[in-house]
Amino acid sequence: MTVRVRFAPSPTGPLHIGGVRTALYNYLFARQQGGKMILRIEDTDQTRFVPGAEQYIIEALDWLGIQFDEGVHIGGPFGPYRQSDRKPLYRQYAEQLLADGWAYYAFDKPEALEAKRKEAETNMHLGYTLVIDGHKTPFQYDCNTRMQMENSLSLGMEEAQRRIAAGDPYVIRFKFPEDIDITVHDLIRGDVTMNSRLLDDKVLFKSDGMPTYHLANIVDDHLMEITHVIRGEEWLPSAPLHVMLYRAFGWEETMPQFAHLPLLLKPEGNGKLSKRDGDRLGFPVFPLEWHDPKSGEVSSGYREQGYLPQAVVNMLALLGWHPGTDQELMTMDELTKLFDISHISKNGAKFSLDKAKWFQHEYFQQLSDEEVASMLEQQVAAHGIQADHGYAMQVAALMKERITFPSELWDTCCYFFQAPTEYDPAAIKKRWKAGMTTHMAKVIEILNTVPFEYDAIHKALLEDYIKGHELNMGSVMNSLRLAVVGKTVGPDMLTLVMMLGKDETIRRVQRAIDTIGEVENQ
RNA sequence: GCCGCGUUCGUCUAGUCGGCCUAGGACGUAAGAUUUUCAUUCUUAAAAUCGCGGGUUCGAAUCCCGCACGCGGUACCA
Repeated sequence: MTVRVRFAPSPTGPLHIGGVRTALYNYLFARQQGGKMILRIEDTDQTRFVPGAEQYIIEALDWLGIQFDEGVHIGGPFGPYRQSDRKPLYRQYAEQLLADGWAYYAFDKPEALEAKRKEAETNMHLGYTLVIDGHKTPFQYDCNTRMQMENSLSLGMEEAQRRIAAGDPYVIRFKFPEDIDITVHDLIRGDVTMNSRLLDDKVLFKSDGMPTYHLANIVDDHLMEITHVIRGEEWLPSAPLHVMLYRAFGWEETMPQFAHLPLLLKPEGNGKLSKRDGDRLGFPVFPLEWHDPKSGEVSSGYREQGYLPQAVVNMLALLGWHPGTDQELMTMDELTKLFDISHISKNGAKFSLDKAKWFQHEYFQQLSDEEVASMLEQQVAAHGIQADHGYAMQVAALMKERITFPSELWDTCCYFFQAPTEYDPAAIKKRWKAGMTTHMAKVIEILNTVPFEYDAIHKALLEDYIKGHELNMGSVMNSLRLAVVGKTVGPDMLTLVMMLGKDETIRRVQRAIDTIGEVENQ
């Protein structure tokens, strides 16, 4: 039997990073097992449809290198892959359940149910609304209350049919058996058992003619021959309903295996990582930048912040899973080989921005000089400067190790392309001591007289001049750096001088002498 | 309220049949080394009495029970 898994998001907005991780785990499992990965869009709630969301999901997963074998965007033998396109299909399954006594029609108005729940909620302060076998419960549409409600069980099938014929809106609810233990075998958590008495008769088919998630999910997973359902922990409480549905349809033999992933938590305090946390705490919760079509609100994305997809994938893979060794840096191929559902942790994981940055730095270092150079050239061009490619390559090679995000490139490397226009006052105060103009003039003299080669200048300046005159190495060299760079940061000073060239270096030093001038201290 | 899941350094976690755990790694933090500066890099250190309390056992982070806390669910949302 070939493994078939699906990632089944709802197009209600941008894909949350937790959803991305779910997709990733599904993908890794499918690849490793030589199985198929399917993208199914669960858009049964038409009121929550958000334009652009489906395209966003596809683009985001594509950016991360999570590929599908079948799905809305590429088709496949089990299509269609969008539930709204499968609408005509679900009704017959709901009716099958009705015919077999596993479901019933219900006519209760949403407002009436809402009122019941409100009432129950108010009474909850007093302790409870109902006591069933010693259990206190708030209002729930279940085996204890359904006979008091308006449905084909309390009204009788004839009356129900009459109402339907008369055009009364109705839903179809699942009829849970009264008192049975339902066990869900979860690949991560083991057996989880719940009693049907405490489970509510979920709506399977809505009055608008669409199925709910619960029905559509089971029907589609069965029809699409899904073998493993890997999804978020928030689905665990409804998993018993799902196994009952397989049983009711007579599909228990081929029921997929379940694995409920732990949640992704916010970095500080407790709770599920939410859309708001991201921009508040300085990291994206979405893979790609998202422009909300309604509010116009923009949420930042990993891609736009300069994160490399490999870094995001690696970080996400390790947030809730562990290879069992000390290895932390893994490519998609390695992850595929090592991935193992039994090594997924049970507890929720807090997102760590520091760790994310570390992964990003590691993967940035793996970029070729060519790739970094081309990023750099773009930024240089944006500042109106035409950079020589060979030169940009040299800069990239030299400066790469101190960069984490591409956006830092210009700020860290700008002095390779343009002379400083101002000098850091703190650096002047610290480094530019009395007599420095004389030393700088000497630097110019050396550059003018000694062959323009690293070793020659090193000897003439560092050894003969500075050491020979017992000058302070740090002071002189840092002043030179200040003159050439504008501040006291950067790579090896003479390497920089060699790259800038003799004339440019002299110009910069001369300008510093003219601008900063002689100071009187010590 | 009820049901379910979870609980090892600040964070992610290793620990899968109980002894090799005086609890390991990584991020972060601190100190040191290297360097003409900054960053990188390297070394070292601090950091979890394994949520708490009982039990079982020669021996428990690992098994059992209770409690606490956290999270999830409790919609004609997924």
